[in-house]
Amino acid sequence: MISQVNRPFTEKSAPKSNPQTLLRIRHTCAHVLAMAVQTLFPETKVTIGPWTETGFYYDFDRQTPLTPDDLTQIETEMRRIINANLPIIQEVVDRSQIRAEIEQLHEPYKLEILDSIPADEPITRYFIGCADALQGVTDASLFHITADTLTQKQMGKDCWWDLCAGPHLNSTSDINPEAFALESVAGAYWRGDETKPQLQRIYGTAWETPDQLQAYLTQKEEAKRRDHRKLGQDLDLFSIQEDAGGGLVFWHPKGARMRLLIEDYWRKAHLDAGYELLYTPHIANLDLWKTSGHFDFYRENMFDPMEIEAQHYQLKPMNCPFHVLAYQSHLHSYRELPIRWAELGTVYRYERSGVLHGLMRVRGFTQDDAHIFCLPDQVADEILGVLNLTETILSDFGFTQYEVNLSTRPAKSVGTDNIWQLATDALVEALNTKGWDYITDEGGGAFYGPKIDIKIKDAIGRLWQCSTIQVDFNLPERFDMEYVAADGLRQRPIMIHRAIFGSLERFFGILTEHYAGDFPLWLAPVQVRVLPVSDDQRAYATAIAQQLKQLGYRVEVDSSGERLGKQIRTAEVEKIPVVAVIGKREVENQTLSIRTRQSGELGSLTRLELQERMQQAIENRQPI
RNA sequence: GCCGAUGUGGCUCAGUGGUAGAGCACUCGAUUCGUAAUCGAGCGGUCGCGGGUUCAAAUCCCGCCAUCGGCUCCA
Repeated sequence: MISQVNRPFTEKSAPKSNPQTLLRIRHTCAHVLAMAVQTLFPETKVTIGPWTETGFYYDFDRQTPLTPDDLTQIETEMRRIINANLPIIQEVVDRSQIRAEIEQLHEPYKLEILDSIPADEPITRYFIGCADALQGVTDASLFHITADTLTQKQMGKDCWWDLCAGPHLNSTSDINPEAFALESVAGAYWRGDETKPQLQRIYGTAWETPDQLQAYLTQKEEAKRRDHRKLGQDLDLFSIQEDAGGGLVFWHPKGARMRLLIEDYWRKAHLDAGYELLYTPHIANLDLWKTSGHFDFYRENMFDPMEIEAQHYQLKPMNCPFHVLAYQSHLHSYRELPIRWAELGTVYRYERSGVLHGLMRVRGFTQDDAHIFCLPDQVADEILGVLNLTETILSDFGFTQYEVNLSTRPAKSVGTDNIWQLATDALVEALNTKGWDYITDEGGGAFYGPKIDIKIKDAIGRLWQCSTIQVDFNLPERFDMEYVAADGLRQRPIMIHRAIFGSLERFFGILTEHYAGDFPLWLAPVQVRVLPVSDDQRAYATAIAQQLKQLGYRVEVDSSGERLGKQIRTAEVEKIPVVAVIGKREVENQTLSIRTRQSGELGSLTRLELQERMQQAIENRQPI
């Protein structure tokens, strides 16, 4: 039961500055944002405004939606508040007193937050401004945001406060007005709960210095430049067609060629690692999904069943029940175990329209799924085998840094204490043998067993979850799976689900972003483009291309008849790794003038010399 | 699904009530050229889809679809 996980986990931005300072800057920015919004739009209710990995956000409740134009206005007001150098003062307050004050302000969300603070925790609020007025005044209620105080503010008497645990900066002017920016406005549910009111969230980013802000914005630009949706279109790799429906992927010839290379590599790696390959149907009788439990537990992600000859059929959201059925086609001896069955299995899952995202989150995708059926004392070895295979495969695709998570038994789960212990120990043992550090997510496992998840780090430091290894105590039980043990008694095998790429679509998207479309030679859909300088060299160019093709290289001849400069530009724009220029000189000398995308001009090479260099790059899975 | 934005030729975008535009791509012609864009001409869009308002809709209104930024979900 391998599920697809979306979204890169952006690495904790590790600024060179003091994280404490940064945290205060961001938190105070959130307050300044809220203050600015309530100054400009007094009817707005405040909710929460935490810091994030790159900045901060604040959720507001108001009738009319905020527009991008409002953001500009809000940002201007924030700069004014910052430049006003308003002091930020913490006050420890009495619960009942602050309660009364919040009620007076008609801030229902703040009241809810107050009531959720444990009784033994101190309650603090932070004032922004109000300094003059605070002096010598004991009754802070003077400074509530009421119609009166708003008038005061318009007269320059800046004063605002928020219930908050802090910490904050000492003054608004400690925020560098050139080191923050508002980024976007979006909907967000109160307390992340769909049934609760939808609020409007303003996202911002904030740093210590303008340079850091610039670095962040540059990184954001870089991510945009690498966006697989954009590259997928520009390089003509794939498309998602409105006429066909969202989340359904069309692999174009170049993308399909790459997928073929990936699949061929994958099949060989699996056969070499002792797996057998399976093909199973895309639909099956609904009863199968009732037996597996998916119809009860996974229904909201499944397409509706279809009726054929009074039978209900279900488009498969997972491959596992099929592999179980294949296992059950005959009785197995303990001597056969472990059985390792892999399949590039295409599954269809209903995803809500709003969550679809390029190749990363789709409705139809192909998992590089496999199931291992084994004896209890084989689990650790099998997991280790999976870890080794995972490392081999991922590193061949250029991913060598991982974050590993071990998820243990959740409160609601099936299986005995004994078997959970055994499986969890086996996972830990495998990780230790492998020598991989890991983060334990206590209680984060699936209800049917513990798991290991592996996130890969891409070229710009983002983490993506791809691989997952899950022990399953549930399906063997539900399907009453058995093997015959040495003593002749029937026993239940342990089942392991695992995927290395996760989904081919998603992995392809990650790969595209990792390489920014500049794929290593072994994966490039077109490896070489031959460019004739003039029509006189066309025949020779075609002959060279033909020879290289016969040797298995992916080669094209530029037939545009354009000047060399234009042909080179076109090849560069298409990110073709190698261009072979053929002019009069090359025909005379029987050579090729080679220019590569990664290393520039290599000068004159014979065809054999080019082949050697390419072969080396392909074998090492490196750029040429 | 929810909130907001967007949808104009293959691509990037202009056009905000009055005869659909540009650049690139593509086709054709000229040029036969040496490492990131030769020149010229041409083809190509019932302006996402469906309804409505109006003498007149790419433009205003309603519904739907898709995409984008989020939320939520990711047995």
